[in-house]
Amino acid sequence: MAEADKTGITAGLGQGVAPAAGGTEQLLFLTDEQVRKGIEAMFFAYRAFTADPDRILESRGLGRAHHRAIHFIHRSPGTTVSNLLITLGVTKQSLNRVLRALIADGLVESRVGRHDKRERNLTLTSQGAALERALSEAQRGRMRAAYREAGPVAVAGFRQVLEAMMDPELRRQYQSLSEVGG
Amino acid sequence: MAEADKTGITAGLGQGVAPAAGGTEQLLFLTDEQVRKGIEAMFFAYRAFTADPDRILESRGLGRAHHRAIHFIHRSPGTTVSNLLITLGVTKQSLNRVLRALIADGLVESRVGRHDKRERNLTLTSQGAALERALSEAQRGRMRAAYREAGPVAVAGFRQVLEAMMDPELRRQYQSLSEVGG
DNA sequence: CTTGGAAAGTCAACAAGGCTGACATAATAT
DNA sequence: ATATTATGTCAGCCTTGTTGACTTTCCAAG
Repeated sequence: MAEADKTGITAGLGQGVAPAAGGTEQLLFLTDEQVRKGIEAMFFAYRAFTADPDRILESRGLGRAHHRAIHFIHRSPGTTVSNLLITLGVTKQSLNRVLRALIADGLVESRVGRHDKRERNLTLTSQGAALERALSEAQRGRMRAAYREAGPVAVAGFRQVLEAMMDPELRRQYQSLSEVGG
Repeated sequence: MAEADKTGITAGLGQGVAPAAGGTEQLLFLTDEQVRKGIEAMFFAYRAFTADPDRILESRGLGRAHHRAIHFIHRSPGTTVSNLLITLGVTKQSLNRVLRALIADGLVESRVGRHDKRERNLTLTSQGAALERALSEAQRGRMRAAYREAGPVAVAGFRQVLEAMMDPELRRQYQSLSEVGG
């Protein structure tokens, strides 16, 4: 940490840094080495992030893809297949394989739309909701522990950086989830 | 954000919160809804995080697995296969397939170890280093932009939370990377 | 010096979960 | 009536993970 200047301070900063601010010292956090640490932190943290639910899913013959579907159906009950496609960023065929399994296992219900009968409204069954709780519990447990350990200020920063990493379109999707499903 | 109390404040906090502190207000960031937002932020941010290098890799017929190998070989030049196995958390067979491709493409060199001739020391060739730079440039560009947008305080928090999410073993791995390869 | 075990490489087979392309059906919209 | 949309499905392909079995090479301890 203290040897951050090894790799060329402020390297690659030529694209329009803050005009005045405090000069060099304020920008130490933009060092290549600091940025690289952030990249590696994402890698390792994401592994930890998915580890707990993965264990639960494995025992039921499901995968991460099923988890994601369950999560967002829970988040927006009655959502349509198209909506889910956009949120998940996968193809229709890929999602369909997952949904078919979830429906066959009695975890998700697919009802014909009221207004538009072409649409299918997806909801979790009571079994599906139970699994969602179990998965969510595991993942939230870790996240909550991390939040608690790091404290509110760090959490705010955490979310700020993650949001800043998203493309504008993804960010809009992310933000609209709170309003609708929250 | 302001409507965090919709989903039952301090729900699921029964496992040993700070005994006194400031009571309820300090703990708003531990709300289920807040935690859930963190989970979703990880999901969307990770997608953005991998998007740029994925585009570059695709054009060369490589995948994310190759990127990870290249990254950590660059990070710790001369590392062994066993080391890489531990860092990446995959099986020997899986890694071997990736390494074979990288060596065949002239991106990675595998030299018999000096001390222990059973080991192979892995390094990037000049071509490999060039690809690493291109990949890294893309990924760091996004990360640096996010850092700059969020500011140093947020960045510190970001790293703190990610580290807190890791299992102790992963965290040790993550931290030892700075000392060795940095 | 022999032998046990570690590091690495390889073959085969399999599964999850992405992808594309093509096509079918039902219902809405024009 | 016709075009378009939402969904489902079949078939085939790729990457990247897995297990299991087996070999070669080499270090180290007996």
